[in-house]
Amino acid sequence: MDLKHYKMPTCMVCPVKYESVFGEVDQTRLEDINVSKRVIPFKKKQTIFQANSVPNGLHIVHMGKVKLTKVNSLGIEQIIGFATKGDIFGYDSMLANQDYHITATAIDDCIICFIPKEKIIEMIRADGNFALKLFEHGFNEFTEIANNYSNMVQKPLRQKVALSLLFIMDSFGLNQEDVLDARLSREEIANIALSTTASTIRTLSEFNSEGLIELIGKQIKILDLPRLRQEADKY
Amino acid sequence: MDLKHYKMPTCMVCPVKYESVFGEVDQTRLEDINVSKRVIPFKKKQTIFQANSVPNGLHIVHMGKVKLTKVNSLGIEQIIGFATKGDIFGYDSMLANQDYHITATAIDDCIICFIPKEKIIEMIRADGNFALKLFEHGFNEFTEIANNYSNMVQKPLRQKVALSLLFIMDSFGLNQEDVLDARLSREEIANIALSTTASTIRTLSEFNSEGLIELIGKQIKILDLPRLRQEADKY
DNA sequence: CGTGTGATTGACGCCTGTCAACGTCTGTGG
DNA sequence: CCACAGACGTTGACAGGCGTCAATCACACG
Repeated sequence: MDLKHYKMPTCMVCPVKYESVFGEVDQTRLEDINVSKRVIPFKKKQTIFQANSVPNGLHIVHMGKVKLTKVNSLGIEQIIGFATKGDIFGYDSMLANQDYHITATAIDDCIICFIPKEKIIEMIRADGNFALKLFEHGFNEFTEIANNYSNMVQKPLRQKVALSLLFIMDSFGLNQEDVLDARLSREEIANIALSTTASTIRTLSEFNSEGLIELIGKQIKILDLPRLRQEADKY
Repeated sequence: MDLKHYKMPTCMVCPVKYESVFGEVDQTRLEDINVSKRVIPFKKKQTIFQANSVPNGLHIVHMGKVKLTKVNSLGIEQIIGFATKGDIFGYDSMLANQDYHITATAIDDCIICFIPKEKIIEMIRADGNFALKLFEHGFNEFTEIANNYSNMVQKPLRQKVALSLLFIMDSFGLNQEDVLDARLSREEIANIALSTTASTIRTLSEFNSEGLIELIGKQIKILDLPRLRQEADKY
């Protein structure tokens, strides 16, 4: 992906908006957003925003992948979600008038669109449908995150790792060879499973020798999806 | 608390609204709400709504205490929060157009006010300030729950139990004798700590013999708050 | 080719979940 | 008002899952 020569469309014709909460915004307002928005490229591993900093706008992924993490009070990093094309993130803290409680980091090279807070608030006030759409989106995401935590806690590691693999698959999909289309480190997988690197690797090795997955270097190939799902649902 | 002889005020003069998100709603609309709302009493231990049922309105605690629980896929109950006077609950699923993902249960005898979904949506459309207040409230709560999960996970039991005691204290306060003003069972405390009853009791006994708390029957008296906080923050 | 980062595996020990036995309280019915 | 049953609280014994640490291996990069 050559960001240098990528031609950024205006909001009015941007196809990404149809994958987001901005799909039904009318043209006049889109022109408005187009003027006030900023387009920001981020390199792989760059921080987009940091927990405890002050939010002053909403982020949308135009291109690339973003990881959203929390650091608990022990300093352990937990991955609570990913954002890909069309996903908005970070707006919950903004609308709660709080500092960010998560950190957003680019996984790939990314193009992020940024809409300032005042513009969003103006839209919520002016457009009830937009407000309702934002509620729906926000609270859906909330439910997902809460369910994830709820399910990860108090479960044996095998199950947590299996769930993590399914989560990665849902977020990024598989490529042609059934390989998880994400270059995540083992540590990052452990951060999804809310476990440690060593234990997670051990479990992946087990899955490998049991024929559920195949480890090809850092790549993970899904061999037996039904059994993997079964492992995730166990008990 | 004698619910039979309690005289329910109209919304227009109800003092509880100032402790909720409805404090700044104007009189005309209050009269409107007053007509469409329902006032529902619940007895101790009664279910207010059940996970996986369909939300068709917003609940407000007028009087009493409510516990909000999730049951994970292992069937383990987790307490994710409490609602007391003026707290609204269950609206997130309603606005996400999803089924409830939590169950709400009366801890005490309660009086719950119920405002139908259409009325809330009408208000969000009509009143941008109300919408923004609801966003702020909802996402604040979201952050709290996410932080709670995040902090409970991957921590030693002593810390989780200490955090749970502080959480109960924040939710219900202490009475004159520094005793936690909530009649929660040991099992319920374990459900907050995301642990088991037996292990939680063991830890409470430790705290007891170490002089952090005093166990008086089911009552828990806080003896040394600073050390309890320290225990919760440890490492 | 050397250095550093990440992946893997082994060894070890402890925390905590599980199960069971027993004590305590509460509320109900006779 | 008492007796009993059932729910809840408490404690002990035990096992094993998983976190921790460290050594080694694989690989990328200058």
